Amino acid sequence: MKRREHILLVSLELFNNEGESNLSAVDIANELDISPGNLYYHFKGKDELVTELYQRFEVGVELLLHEGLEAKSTLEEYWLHLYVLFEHIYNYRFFFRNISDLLQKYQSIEPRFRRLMEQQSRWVEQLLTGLLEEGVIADPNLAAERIKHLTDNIMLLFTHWFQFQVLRNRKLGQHDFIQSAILQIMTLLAPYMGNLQLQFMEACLELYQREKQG
Amino acid sequence: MKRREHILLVSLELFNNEGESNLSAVDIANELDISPGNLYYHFKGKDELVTELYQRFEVGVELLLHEGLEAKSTLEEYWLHLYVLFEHIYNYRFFFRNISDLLQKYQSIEPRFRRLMEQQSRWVEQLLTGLLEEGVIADPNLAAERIKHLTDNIMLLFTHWFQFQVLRNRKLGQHDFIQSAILQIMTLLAPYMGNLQLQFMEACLELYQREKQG
DNA sequence: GTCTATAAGTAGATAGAC
DNA sequence: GTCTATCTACTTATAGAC
Repeated sequence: MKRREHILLVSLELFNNEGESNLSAVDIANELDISPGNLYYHFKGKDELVTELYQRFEVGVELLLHEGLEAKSTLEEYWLHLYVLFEHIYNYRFFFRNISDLLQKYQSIEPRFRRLMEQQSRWVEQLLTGLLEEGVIADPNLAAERIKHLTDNIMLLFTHWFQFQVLRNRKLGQHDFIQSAILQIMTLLAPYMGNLQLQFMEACLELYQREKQG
Repeated sequence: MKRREHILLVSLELFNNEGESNLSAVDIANELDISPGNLYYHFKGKDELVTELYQRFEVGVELLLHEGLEAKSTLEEYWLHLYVLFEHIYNYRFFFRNISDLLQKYQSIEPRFRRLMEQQSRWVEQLLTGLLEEGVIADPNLAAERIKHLTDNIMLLFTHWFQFQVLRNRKLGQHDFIQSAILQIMTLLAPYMGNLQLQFMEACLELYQREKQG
């Protein structure tokens, strides 16, 4: 059972660094210093490996979303959940490198991922509505339609911001990646906020930075 | 010479509909009702095919960008160029389905694409600065920093909005795709605009819609 | 220009010995 | 549990006939 776990961890590392599609089962076995046959003993193939890694990603995300929905979190908690979501995305970033191809290749993941996105989307919409109701965001023009578009944009950041940064040759570590993503969301929302609220958000950012450094 | 052109057009169609990575040289030859050997006579391989298609995309985009920069276009023209850019992106959408993998596979394209993105990025920044100077956008808080982030977000829409729509199972035709993209940009900029300017933008949208329908 | 035939390379998968 | 050996399937690429 320990070997199985080891294979998973090393695979995740390899996938994240080199891309899932660039690695064959043999490559993974070589890196692990075991034979391909042995790898196939533990996992029926790359299929089972990727699916299990996705499982872990999904569980982590759903935990966060449910926490948010059920426990009636404060907005601060909601907001800090954003950080953890991007942390999560970074840790499983191989998955977001070429999502379309990956979902096509591993079709059992596709419906699950779509469901996850829908959940996430509703979560974001609640976050925005919450910010609006609490007066953190205060703008009469923020109609339901506008909120939908903002939600889409934030979802786009979830699913493709990492790819975009790679595309622009910005090789960011976890921390810088998360920070850039949150900054991007703040840019989206900034115009709807007063100066006090903006300062609150920026304080959150700094807080998170210090927490991670210390 | 006519067959060569025919191959290019059919390949573009196939790539757009099924994804470049899902098609082998044999598949393309079959669709064309010619032999693989014949295909290899005209193009050294998928490599040469894809590169030549990219070339066409690049030429089209650069034409637009240069028009904008040199001819000192009015802001209206600038804005309408956005439509045409997304039109272009849609016509070569296979390219944006999994950009990272594609650029890794066809390495001669990578530096060219990056250069193109830089140009486009500067172009967008000029558009935003222009809107600011002309008073279409009127907000004292729009510092240089904020403009950079907005530019990034718009670039993200250029490179990944199509992928995102596919991911969310929204199968849009060219027209609906362009409209959704422009709406997304408008949502970004709306809070910085007065009601009059917003109406102008929406008028642009309707105009474009009618033009394309009629 | 176009075809057939075939080589060469690679990924995925399994059987059977240890 | 782990290994070696091997097989299938697929794609790219080329040589040589028509």
